[in-house]
Amino acid sequence: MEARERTLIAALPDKIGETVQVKGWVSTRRDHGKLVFLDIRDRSGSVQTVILPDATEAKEAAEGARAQCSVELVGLVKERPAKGENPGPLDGIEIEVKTLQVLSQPVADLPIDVSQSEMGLQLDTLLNYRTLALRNDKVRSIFEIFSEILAAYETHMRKEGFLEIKTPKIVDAATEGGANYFKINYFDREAFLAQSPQFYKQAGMSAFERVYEIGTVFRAEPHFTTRHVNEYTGFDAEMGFIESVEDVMAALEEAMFAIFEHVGENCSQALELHAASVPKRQSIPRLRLSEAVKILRKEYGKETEGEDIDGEGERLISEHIAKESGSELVFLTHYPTAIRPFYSMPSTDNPEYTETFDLLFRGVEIASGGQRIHTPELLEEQIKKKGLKPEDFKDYIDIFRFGTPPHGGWGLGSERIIQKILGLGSIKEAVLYPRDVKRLTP
RNA sequence: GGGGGUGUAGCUCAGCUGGUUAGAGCGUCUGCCUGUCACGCAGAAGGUCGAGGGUUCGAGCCCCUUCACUCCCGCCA
Repeated sequence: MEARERTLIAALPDKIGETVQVKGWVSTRRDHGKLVFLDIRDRSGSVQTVILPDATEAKEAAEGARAQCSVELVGLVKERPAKGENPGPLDGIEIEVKTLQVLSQPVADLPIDVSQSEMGLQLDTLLNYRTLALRNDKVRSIFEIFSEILAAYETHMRKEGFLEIKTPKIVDAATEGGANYFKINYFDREAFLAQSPQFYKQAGMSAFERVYEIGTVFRAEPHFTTRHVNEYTGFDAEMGFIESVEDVMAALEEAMFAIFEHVGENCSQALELHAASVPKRQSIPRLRLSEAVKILRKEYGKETEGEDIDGEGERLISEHIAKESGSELVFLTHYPTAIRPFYSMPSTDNPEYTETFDLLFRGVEIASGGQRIHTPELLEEQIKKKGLKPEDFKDYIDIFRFGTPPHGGWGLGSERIIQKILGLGSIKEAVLYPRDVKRLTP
């Protein structure tokens, strides 16, 4: 075979009449005896190829071209009648194969058929055969969106003057007071996997004013829901010199719509595959938690335990806000001090409440944040009120001994954004190789 | 951790008030096919009915134990 540069499938419409080399995977094979069709996919797209009877060498090679094998071929790019059912840029194009070479063959019968547009797999099956399942267009599109969301968040945050930082994931003490840490061996000592970059991003803020982090978060809670995993990617941010928590919500609101708009503009194919859409830009309603509780009682006859809101309550409030304002997002604000972490800033008018918020998107909490305490005195006081010992938080409190400005930030769950945009049944579908209580492989 | 649900072919699922040889679609394999595009047609292989025990003349189906998966609650992102 003469040396030839590879052509990506997406570039084929400009190459009609030319002989090109294409590399990719065989997705389906339609053998008509004398005439064989192979659909080939590469990273840029899919195209039909045809092997005519006179291409004897290619025909022989095509005998071994089973589904999902990788191939390299040379052929003539031709126009063909579009079938019209699924019109796309490559629908009117095909390659008449001259030579074909199988590069790598699947070793055994494939356990799942990834060429189907809807595989209809059980979650467990999907995850057991994850590497193969990722060949499926619809499954792959989830991670194409993920990649775009990463880019969108990064671009937006940098544009807003946030410095990207990476904080340690091997940590010493428990941060937020929970016991949900994975314990690891650290040389001759015990250490933990970070379940939040909280303290380090505040430290970063105290130097750089505005910081953000895209980082892995580890949670050792044995939860059994469709919206939890034990390892996920957090989009965190922390910003200094704020006037109030409103500045933080405004910044998060901008970040959310930067993500939604970027996905809307760059992922139309993926969105189409999932029959999904992103929210249109509009001001996100802010609702005090106490008001939300009243609405639940009045509109839905739902009584809540104390002043808090459960998963069902979050779904109902989201539904209510969508009906009232058309917004698929809502900020719930001013959570009681009792149910927020000790570093949450108490409201000046009523210290029973905090300057904090949760952000709900289509019924699920995707972010939480707030204004933080920035003086060591108040911090120690709040730590004591929670029944904790200030001595245990010495390194953390020290952050605030050197003129730390009023500040706040958020933690945002990236996989939850994708789950809710695409309407995925489980968040595990939005994680490449998810980790849960039972699953550590693949 | 508490509560529900489901385990039948490689995958997704039917399977009646318990009844004798356990089914379908997709996938796989074989043969035929020059325009298909989820090709078509004909045929074939493929099952310890999750596992163990029990009830019964007889169990995929009923009971007990156990394992696996899954969903809800809690917790959160």
